[in-house]
Amino acid sequence: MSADHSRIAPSWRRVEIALIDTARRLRNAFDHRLAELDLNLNQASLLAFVNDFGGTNQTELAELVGVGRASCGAMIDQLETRGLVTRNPDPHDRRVWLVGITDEGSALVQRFYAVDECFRQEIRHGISREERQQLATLLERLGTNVDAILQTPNPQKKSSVSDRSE
Amino acid sequence: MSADHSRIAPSWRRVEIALIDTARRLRNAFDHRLAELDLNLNQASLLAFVNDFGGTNQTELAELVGVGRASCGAMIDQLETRGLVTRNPDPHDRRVWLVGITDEGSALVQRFYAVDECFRQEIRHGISREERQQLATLLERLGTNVDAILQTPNPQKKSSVSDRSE
DNA sequence: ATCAGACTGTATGGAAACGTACCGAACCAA
DNA sequence: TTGGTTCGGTACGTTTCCATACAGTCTGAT
Repeated sequence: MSADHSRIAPSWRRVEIALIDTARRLRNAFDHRLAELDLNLNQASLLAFVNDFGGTNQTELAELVGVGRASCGAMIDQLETRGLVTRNPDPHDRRVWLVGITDEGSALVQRFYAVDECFRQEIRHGISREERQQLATLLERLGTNVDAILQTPNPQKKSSVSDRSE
Repeated sequence: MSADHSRIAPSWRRVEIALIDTARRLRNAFDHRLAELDLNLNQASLLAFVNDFGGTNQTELAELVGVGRASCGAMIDQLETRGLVTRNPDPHDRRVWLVGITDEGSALVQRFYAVDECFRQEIRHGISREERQQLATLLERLGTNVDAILQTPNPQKKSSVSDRSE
């Protein structure tokens, strides 16, 4: 798979597409390795955040991991069922759950760190520290531009939402 | 959104995660713009491939776009329903459909190119040609490493076949 | 000619994530 | 207090994709 896409690709296939494609494969590889822990990348990220920051509410967690609130809630359901995190009521706000980590969850995070360390070493083979730094910088700039686009209302969508009875 | 993830992020949040995150937002932004054409990025890619290469079979198309054969078939179903592509029997092999583009599809691809051109200009704001070249190079190397990992049978999954013949 | 194996496209079930709508709680103003 | 607005979490339906299994077809060896 992914034989020589970039080679035979037509003119419109540029860096942006390569970025998306590489990221997809990167995520797949990550999940592949994480399967050993019965976690996917989002779950592992969530777990690590909770481990590092302790009592965090779900909305904040969702933003950190980069998923919607609903998805985040479902993820926490699963992790809670497995006994990796706990939902504790916030004494100051009865709406929110403060998500905390259990001993078992914390132990799993340690294993995750080990897998992550190993994974990154393999991924970074042949890529210097300076290059990674450049990559990070470029990604940040790209992200800024992307956010600018996403905040654009939308050029001109055809189907206008007719009646929003609100 | 995406306020300062990279700033408050714990130690394990590195370039690889930023790459995945940026790619997700990039894809969202792309889809956002493409909504004007009632297409998503995968559909547009597929359409452009068919437009540029003509009669292509579905398996090949799936690999080019980067999705599975089943998903690709479903995508083609939709595009065919909308009259953008056609399925023509291969005279040499009765199993395969040669997917071709219609006039309407071709016209839509032209509009896609216009949107894509505009999009790329915005995305590349503040990023030089050399930097894009660097980015492409780094992504290619990353991709190589990723492929190496994906071809690893799997470190040691619970259901270990315990067959490591390297 | 025939049979096993490989390949193409499709059907199907399930997973993951989204967006919307909703409920209860908090907050803020009068 | 009351009323309106905002916010946190959940429920629901939809979309997209994958993995698997399957039927039809091709290919090559016997």
